[in-house]
Amino acid sequence: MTFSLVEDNFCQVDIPNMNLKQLSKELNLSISTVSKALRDSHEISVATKNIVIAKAKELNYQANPFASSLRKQKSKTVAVVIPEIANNFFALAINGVESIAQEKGYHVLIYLTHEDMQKEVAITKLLQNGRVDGIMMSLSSQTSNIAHLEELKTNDIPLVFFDRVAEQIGSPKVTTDDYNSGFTATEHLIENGCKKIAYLAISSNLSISNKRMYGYLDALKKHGIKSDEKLIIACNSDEEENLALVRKVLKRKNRPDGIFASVEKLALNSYEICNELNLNIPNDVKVIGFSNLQTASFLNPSLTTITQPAYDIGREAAYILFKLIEKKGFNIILEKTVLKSTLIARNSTKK
Amino acid sequence: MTFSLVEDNFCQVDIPNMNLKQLSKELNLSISTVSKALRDSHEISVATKNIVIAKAKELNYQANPFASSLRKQKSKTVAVVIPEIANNFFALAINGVESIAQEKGYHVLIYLTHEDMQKEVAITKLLQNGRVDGIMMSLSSQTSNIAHLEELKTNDIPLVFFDRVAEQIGSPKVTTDDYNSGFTATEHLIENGCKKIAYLAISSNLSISNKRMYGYLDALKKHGIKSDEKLIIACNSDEEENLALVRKVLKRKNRPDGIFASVEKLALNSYEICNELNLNIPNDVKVIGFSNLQTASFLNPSLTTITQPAYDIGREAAYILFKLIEKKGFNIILEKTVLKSTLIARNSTKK
DNA sequence: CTTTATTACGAAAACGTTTTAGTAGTTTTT
DNA sequence: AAAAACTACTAAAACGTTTTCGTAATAAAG
Repeated sequence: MTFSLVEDNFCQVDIPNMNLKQLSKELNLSISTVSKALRDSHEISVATKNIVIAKAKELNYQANPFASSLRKQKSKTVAVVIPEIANNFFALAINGVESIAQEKGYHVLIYLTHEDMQKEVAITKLLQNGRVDGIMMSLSSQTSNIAHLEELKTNDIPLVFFDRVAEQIGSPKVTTDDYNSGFTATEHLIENGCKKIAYLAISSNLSISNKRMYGYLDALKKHGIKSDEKLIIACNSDEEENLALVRKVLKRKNRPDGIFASVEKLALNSYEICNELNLNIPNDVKVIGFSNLQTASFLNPSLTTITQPAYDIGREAAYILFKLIEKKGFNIILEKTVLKSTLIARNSTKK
Repeated sequence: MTFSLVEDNFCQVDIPNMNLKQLSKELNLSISTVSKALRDSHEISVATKNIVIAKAKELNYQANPFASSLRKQKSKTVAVVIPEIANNFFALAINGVESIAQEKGYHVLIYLTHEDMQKEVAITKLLQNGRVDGIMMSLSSQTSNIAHLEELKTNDIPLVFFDRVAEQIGSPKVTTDDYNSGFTATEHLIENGCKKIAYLAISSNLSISNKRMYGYLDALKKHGIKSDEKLIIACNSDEEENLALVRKVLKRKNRPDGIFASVEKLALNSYEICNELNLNIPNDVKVIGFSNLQTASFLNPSLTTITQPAYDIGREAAYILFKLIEKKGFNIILEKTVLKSTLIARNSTKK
């Protein structure tokens, strides 16, 4: 033939990716031998292994992840499903997850629900097809129905909840001591002179919001303060609505002298409205909030926070998930892991 | 047979995942017909398509992503490689990326370099094997050598830089108008009375840091202020060291009356040291900084910022990356996209 | 009424691994 | 010295798709 009926390497643009077939050809060994050598199988002699490994490095061979995943039925990938990411708590949690994942050689997919249950459902459906070996999840505040989560369980997909957990689902959960934190936060306000404390709740669907509220209520009771339904403000994920709610409560003639914000955003909303209404924090109203703001101490006034160990929560959730993935099938871990938050008193609650 | 010599569905624990083979058996159709029907091929009659689609939905069939990816040589996945995530800028950028990815049905992998060039190199090596269809990247401040990035180009992996770009690599870049912003920020300080302005640089490796600095230098020149090498502080990624550097410069007898922080963290470091040294912002020293803090206006004093359109940067980078992925091969886009940052004047620079 | 297109489907190859099931040849056991 | 057990390798099946190619049956064209 005159036209050199090319093997394959005719195309200049697409450099043919190195694969086992090519590599084994170079080495005059079978594909299976090369594969086993690279996976350090005992069936292969040390001498051969070394030759194979050297050649693989030389030719920059990397196993095709999809072929591997397809054959092994493992993806070496986990998903983190969270409501939002522009939020210090979740960003830090991801940091924690990533630290463990990197250590274990896993890849991390991120999915955002934007507090929308429909998106959460769609995402969980997406993750049923084996794309990930496991899921870490923090619920959307809109999630009222948990059928989609039960489906994950049914399909035997390792699942760990963190912070915003689904109590009804029998999966490991990593949270903080929300009841205690709610109690402590409220008591802190009381001790600093508050008599009428408003609780800014984030969603009645979320157990963390409820637990924090129960802590709040019990602290009131302990100190002989009657709880007032009008001081429990059901906020949601709409910024404007929340601002309106806070504005409304702070405009009452009988306005609260303390605010306990169940999440960071609501604490900041309170600051904004106090500013707007010319209310002085902490003289007119004291504010405490759950928060992972790095800037809490630079705020005007510095914000008293309940700070969650977000990084550790992420690490712990990842740690448990990997245990679950590796021991899949039996030994189902149903532990609840509870980490402690810390109250950091600053000027926003000063007497 | 009495014992119903089971097909396969004997195992109770592992529900055999629905796949094309099973689905086609249920339908009495061939695998290829079913596959084509689901991909809406013109080779299949509408009637058959409908039957197949209905059955697929009924049996909750989802294509195995690894088999698909292996066959199609596409992963429907992109990677975002960034220095850190507990940072409003990057968190917002991811938000932008995710919005486009979700729209396009892509999955988003996150990798953190923690400002460590070695990790960045390791990650880029990892991504050479086809796991992702493309990469969005913001360089680590330690990245002095770009061989690993050139390797990505050589291997023809679609790559888009954002914010912290590698000027030397011929890939699309999405940035803000850093020179102008540096100029404007500096001029703002000058107009508010500053004569000795310190520039807190983040890394001489990063073009954004340098461009911001050139803007700073030219603004000084325009206003007849001699630049002073001692006022250009080379910070890095070590928090303690940075604090020490800022402390040192603010303790000089001839201390600056203005600080221009090239990144958010350095602005906060300045606040911290001013606090420590009992220096009043803005009376003793004015501070301006690049920042995406939601709390900038609640700080004490509120912080004048150069705010980057982080969300849009993420969206734009993703948009370009997907264009690149879809038109791979020819039509190589080499555009530089420059979005505008905005200066938001607050109290930290008040005259 | 043949010939050619078109329609609607199926068989089989391919994607690149991993793993099971051999198999020569050597070593150990009885 | 024969049987058993290793050792070090290979062939081939499997993972679940997508796609190329082939082919009956029908429709259109000559």
